[in-house]
Amino acid sequence: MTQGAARKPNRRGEGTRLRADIFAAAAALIEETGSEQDVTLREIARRVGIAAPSIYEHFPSREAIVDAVLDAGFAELRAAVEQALASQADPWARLRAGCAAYLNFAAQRPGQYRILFGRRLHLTGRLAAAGDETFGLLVTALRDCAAAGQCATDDPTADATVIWLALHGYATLHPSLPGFAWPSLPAVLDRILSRYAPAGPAGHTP
Amino acid sequence: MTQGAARKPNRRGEGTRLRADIFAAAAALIEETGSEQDVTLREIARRVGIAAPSIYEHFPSREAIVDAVLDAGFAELRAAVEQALASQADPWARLRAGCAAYLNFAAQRPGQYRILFGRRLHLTGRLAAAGDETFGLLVTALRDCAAAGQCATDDPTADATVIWLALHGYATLHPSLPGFAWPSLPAVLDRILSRYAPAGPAGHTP
DNA sequence: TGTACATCAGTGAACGCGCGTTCACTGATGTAC
DNA sequence: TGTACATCAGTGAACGCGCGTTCACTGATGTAC
Repeated sequence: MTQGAARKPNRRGEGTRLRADIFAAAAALIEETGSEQDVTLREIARRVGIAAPSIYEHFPSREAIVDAVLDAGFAELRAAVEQALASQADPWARLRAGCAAYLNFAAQRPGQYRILFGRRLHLTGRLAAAGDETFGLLVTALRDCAAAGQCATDDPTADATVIWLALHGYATLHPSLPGFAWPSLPAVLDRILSRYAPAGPAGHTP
Repeated sequence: MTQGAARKPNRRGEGTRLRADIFAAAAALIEETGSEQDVTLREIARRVGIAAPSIYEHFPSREAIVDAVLDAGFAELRAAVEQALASQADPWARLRAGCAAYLNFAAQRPGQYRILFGRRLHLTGRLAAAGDETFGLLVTALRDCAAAGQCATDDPTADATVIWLALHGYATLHPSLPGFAWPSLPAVLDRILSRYAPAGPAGHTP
């Protein structure tokens, strides 16, 4: 409006849109290939329909694009779990909803999930902290169940770890081995959690 | 000894030895990188100390080397589990020993384990059959425990699946996230299995 | 309203690299006589 | 025992490829006057 100090008109709105297109193409490629290395700068450019060097207006390197997608994916996973937890009042229903959200994310984005938790060195720095916080959500949910008398655990952290291991196992193996006779997602989830339920359908004592 | 029809003297014994050296270098590279794509034919040749084309005397392609290593790794994993099962008479001890052998293999060869179960299309054909048989060992061990009254399960296949998911989760996450506060391997194994024990240390009912 | 100009998103050509694979070869090894 | 020869494991040079990145550029857009 004012006529002084007008800079960066950001013409045609393309600046933002192209960046978003590049990001989306990279996310799709990550999902399709399930491999960081197969997400090449030139293939991204091909899909967006631009010349490869045009990407450098918006990202400093190929690696930065992949990192941006994975950072967003991690944030999305965490947000999905938090939203699921907030949607339920009953502690046991909260625990189950949080775990279901975790498995649903992995089922919808198997390639992205694989890379997120498959990289060797990626989860350092702020991502490591974010991961610890997400795991903390599970520990808290389990502890709340125990406090409400809805859950059998003598060590919520250790049992949350085992639950997470099983969730992660399903998240990665299910897409990898389509030939295996998998139970459905809810059936697997019930069976993972039933051992911690006070009177779960499968939690007998002989 | 006889002088007729003497062919393929296989001179200097190098024919066999070089093949073994190539195989060993590829196995070491797979373990170090944890990635199929990073195992390049030229890097293998560099490590063995030969010219790259020399490899073609012993393997038809780069991919064939990787496949040979992974096939051997899979066979080794299965043999380790079978040997552990055979070493114990008591059904519960058998189950635990088999699972421990599985986790020990993964702990000793994390990179190889990751690739073995991380590939999308690899486990087809005879490898899929071998995988199903290995999983069958776990189902049988669990069923034997139940038959001996040492184990609480209403569905050995489903519970074996959950146990396998947790084993696989530990096998892949533990090397990936060295910063996480992991319990020790035996502690994790005990906690995974304790829920199925008739009077396990953590298997209370409130 | 019309013209000269600055801006800057996107381009095309080129670079050096490591890769898998091919090909004609070399040179030590063991055999035939 | 000595010599000519066949064998064949391993080599060096070269190929075509796709990659990430650089660089000087172009050409439409919006602004100043």
